[in-house]
Amino acid sequence: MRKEPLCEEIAGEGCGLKKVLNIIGGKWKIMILCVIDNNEVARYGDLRRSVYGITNTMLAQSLKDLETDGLVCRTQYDEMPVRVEYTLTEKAKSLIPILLQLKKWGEENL
Amino acid sequence: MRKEPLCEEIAGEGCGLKKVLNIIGGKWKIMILCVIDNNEVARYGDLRRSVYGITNTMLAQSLKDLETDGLVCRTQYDEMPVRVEYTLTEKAKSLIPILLQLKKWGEENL
DNA sequence: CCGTATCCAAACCGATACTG
DNA sequence: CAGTATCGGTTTGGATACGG
Repeated sequence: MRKEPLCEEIAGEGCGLKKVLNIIGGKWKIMILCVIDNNEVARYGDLRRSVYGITNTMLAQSLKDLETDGLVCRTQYDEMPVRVEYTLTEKAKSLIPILLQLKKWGEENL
Repeated sequence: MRKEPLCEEIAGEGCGLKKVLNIIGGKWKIMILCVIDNNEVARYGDLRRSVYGITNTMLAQSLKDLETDGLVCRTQYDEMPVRVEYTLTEKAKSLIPILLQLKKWGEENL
């Protein structure tokens, strides 16, 4: 009985672990997930104010990435002025418990 | 009863989750941890050969970071020529199960 | 209100050569 | 064998202004 290897391919990008790190890494992604998770739903402006220091460039780009990766859902209401809401997908919600464990580990060990 | 927040401080660097991502992020860190974990102990040259594409610069720097962060232990034997062995610390070993969950999530969802 | 466009700075990463 | 030094490229992030 062998141990389960952390990564099968040392080469890299195919590893599930590497993939996760790629989509939640970077400077702002987890903060954004965090704010949406705490509030259930967040508008662009909410995120802009809540994620301290973020610029339009990075917020827009990060949200687009997260949407592409299936972690957040964007809903646009064509009112005047327009309103856009962001929520977590089920996929993202299933990731949260693991992130909480990681967070706990970080608090205890770093 | 409130939900546990993913991050307490939106500002950032104090969050346990952010800290973990900072120390295992980057291009090579998890590969290195992976190789050491799979082999129990690894020499510099083993890592050099196993982590496909890594250069001396990055390997040496990554190992130094990991040692500073308390994830790997460096042992030097002053033979001729010198031999250096890297192992995971207990701290790092306690992180592995969480990383495996993350990896599993990545494989199922990405 | 919710973004995009452009341009610039900094961080990160890599190739090559060299050392104890 | 196990690294360090230097330099240059690439990628990432930020400031500011503007557009639907």
